Amino acid sequence: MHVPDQPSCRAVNDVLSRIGDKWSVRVVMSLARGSKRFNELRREIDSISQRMLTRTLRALERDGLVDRTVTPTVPPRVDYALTSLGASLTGPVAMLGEWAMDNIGAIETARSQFDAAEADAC
Amino acid sequence: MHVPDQPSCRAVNDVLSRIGDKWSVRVVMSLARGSKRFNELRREIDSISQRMLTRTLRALERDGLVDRTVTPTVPPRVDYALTSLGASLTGPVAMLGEWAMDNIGAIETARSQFDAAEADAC
DNA sequence: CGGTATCCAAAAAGATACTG
DNA sequence: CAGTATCTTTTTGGATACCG
Repeated sequence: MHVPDQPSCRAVNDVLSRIGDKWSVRVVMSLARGSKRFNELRREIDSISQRMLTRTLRALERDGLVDRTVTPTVPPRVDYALTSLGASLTGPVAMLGEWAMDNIGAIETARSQFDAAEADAC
Repeated sequence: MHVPDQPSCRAVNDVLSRIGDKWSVRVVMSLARGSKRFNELRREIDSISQRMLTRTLRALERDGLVDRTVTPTVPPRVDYALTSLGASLTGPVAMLGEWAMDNIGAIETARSQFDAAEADAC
């Protein structure tokens, strides 16, 4: 694998600005396990507010990653599912997830050491 | 590849909170092409402020992704390089970069269509 | 049920000035 | 050169109330 150049850097940044927020990855990964209704997502993604779930879903929908289907019954039913584009994103994100799982320990150790060294200096 | 579970979701989120900010990926990718001095990075990462570069580098250093070497000459020389942990991150991030490059067009098309549909509704 | 609208607090980021 | 300190602006997220 070669090292990314400038334009791909901008693209990565664009993508990360989208999925790097507080909730998008949680939503995408939840939908990767199957399509869900609004309140199903809300229950599954612990502690997300209704407003943020709405906003996150709209943003993902706008970028063509999530598909929103309204069934105009009473009460209304709204289903969310990944598009094929959204599904294709789960691969790279899962890669990052594996890296995160493998290295979260090392990161936390580094943090402790850094903070300890900083505390010593004071 | 299996679909990530809940704990890995938290780890991904942790990592994304770190590298999903406005500048970290730019810095990591720049350093992936070789170690750099502070102002080299600043010139290469267009439009980053001195303050944000400092903060980003400190955060990356704290998490053990970047190594900071001070040579106490006059004027002082400070070199930044990826640690092996930081270097191992470039793999997954490059994956995401490839996905981003491949799909940024589709995303922008989706955005235009979404925005056009929204404008129609108003 | 699945939202919108409004308001508010906190965090992130930029501009600017100064320093060893 | 490589920062720190301070201030201001912008962005983000949460709480609450209301609606079709």
